[in-house]
Amino acid sequence: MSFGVWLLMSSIPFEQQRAIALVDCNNFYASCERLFQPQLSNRPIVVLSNNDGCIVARSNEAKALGIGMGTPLFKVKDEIKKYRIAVFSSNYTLYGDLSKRVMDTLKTFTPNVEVYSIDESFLDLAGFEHHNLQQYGEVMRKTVMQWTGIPVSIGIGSTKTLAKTANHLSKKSPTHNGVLNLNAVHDLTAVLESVAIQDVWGIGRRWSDRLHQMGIHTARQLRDADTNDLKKRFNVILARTSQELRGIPCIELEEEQPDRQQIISSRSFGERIEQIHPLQQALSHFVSRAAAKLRKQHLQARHISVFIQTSPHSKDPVTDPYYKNSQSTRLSTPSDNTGELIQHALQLLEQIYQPGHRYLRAGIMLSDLTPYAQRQGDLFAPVVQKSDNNPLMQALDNINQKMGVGTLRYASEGFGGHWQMRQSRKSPRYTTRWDELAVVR
DNA sequence: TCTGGGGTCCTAGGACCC
DNA sequence: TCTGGGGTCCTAGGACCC
Repeated sequence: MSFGVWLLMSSIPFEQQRAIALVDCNNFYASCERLFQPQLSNRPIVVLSNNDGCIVARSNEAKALGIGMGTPLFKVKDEIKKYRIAVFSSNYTLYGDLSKRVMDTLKTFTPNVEVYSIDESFLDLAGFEHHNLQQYGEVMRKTVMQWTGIPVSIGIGSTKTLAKTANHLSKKSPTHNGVLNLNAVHDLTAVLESVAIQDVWGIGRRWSDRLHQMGIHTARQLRDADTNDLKKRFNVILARTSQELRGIPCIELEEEQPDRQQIISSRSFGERIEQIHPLQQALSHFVSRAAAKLRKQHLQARHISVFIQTSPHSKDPVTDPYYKNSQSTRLSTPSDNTGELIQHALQLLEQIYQPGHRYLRAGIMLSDLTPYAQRQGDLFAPVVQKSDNNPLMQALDNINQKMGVGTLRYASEGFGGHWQMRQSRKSPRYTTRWDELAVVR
C-alpha cells in the first residue's frame, strides 16, 4: 500500500466500527443430551470425558449445585446420587452432527462465519450496520433454537476479544436476553472494569496469577496497560489481547480452515496395560484413525512420533513409578498409507517400551504435514503409489465410510482389547444412525 | 478403584552456514 | 599468534484454547 493511500484511509473521519459476533452454544453437550430426553429438562445433567473420567460439561442445574468443570467423576459420586444428576458418556457423533446444524443455521445470517470450535462461531457482521444488531442477534438466537433445539448466547464487539467478553457477560446476566452488544453500551470502561482478568479470552491460570501480582485485576486494567511493557514481560500474544480490548483488531476472522499442522490420536486405556502386545494393537488403531483423517484432508505426513505413559496419579512411586517416553522418526518421503505408518509406529514403540510398567495412556502424532498435491518424491526411492492413487487406501476409506468406522481394519489393531475406553453411559446416535433414531409413540 | 483429548502459537537455545 | 557476526532452521518447552 502506498503512503498516499494509507494517508487517505487513515484520515477517513467516521470509519465504521467493526462488528463481530461470537455465538456460543449454552452448555453444549448437556443441551444435546437433553434435546432427545426432554424429561430431563429441569434435572441437572453432566457429560463425561473419554473413558468416563471427568466432567467436561454441565447443565445450569449442575453448575448451580457446585459441580466443577473437570472434576473427576469419582469425587462427586455422592452428589450425583443425592441430586439425581443425569450422567452421560460423551457422544461425539451426536454432538458433531448437531453442531453442524447450528453452524449451518448461523450461515443463513451472514456468509462470513468462522467455525471456531464444536460449539462456537465468530460471525462478521460488517455490512449489517443498518440493522439493530441487538434485535438481529435476538432473531438469530430464536431461529437457532427453533431449527435445532440448541440454546445459544451471543456477544458482539468490535474485535474478537471484545465479542468473547460480551458473550461471557451475556451468559452471566439474564437481563440481556442472551444477546449483548458492546458496541452499543454507553460506558465500555465500566463494563470492562467488571470483568475479572482470568475471564478474558487468552488469559489462563499462569498469566492471570502473574498479572494479579502486577496489580492488574480487571479487563479494563489490562486494556490500559503499556503495550511494550506487556510484550517485554510476557509476549506479543498478551500485548495483542490488550490491544483488542482497546478495540484495535489484531486477530483476524479465519473463514478458510488452514491446513492442519499435526494430527494427534491418543487415549487413556480402560484398564492398565503391561504387555507390549496390546500396546501394539492400540497404537495400530491410533495410526489408523490418524491416517484416515490425514487422507480425508488430502495431506501426507513426513514425521511420526509415538508416546506412552503410566499414570501420573500413582499412589506408590516405588512399586509404580511414573514413566513416560516418546520417540519420533522422519520418513524419507511423506506418507498417508496406514500400513506403512503402522510399521514405523511399532518400531518406535520397541525403542521406548519398558516391561514392568502399568501403562495408562499412549498415542501417536503425525506432523510435518503437506498437501498431497504438493508432495515431493524421493529421488532414490522406488516409485510408490500413495493416497489418491492408492486403490487399497481408497477402498478402505470408502467401505468404512459406508459401513461405519472400523468395519475394515488392519489385523495389528486386534479385536478390541482391554485398551478400549470405557463409555458405559453413552446415549444413542439419534441423528446419524437409522437403528438409533428416537422413537415416538 | 476411579483424574480427557486435540489443537495452536511463541520463544529460547543449539547447530549450522557463510 | 590473532579466531566475528549475522542469519536460518530445528526442537523442546511453555503458555493458551475448547
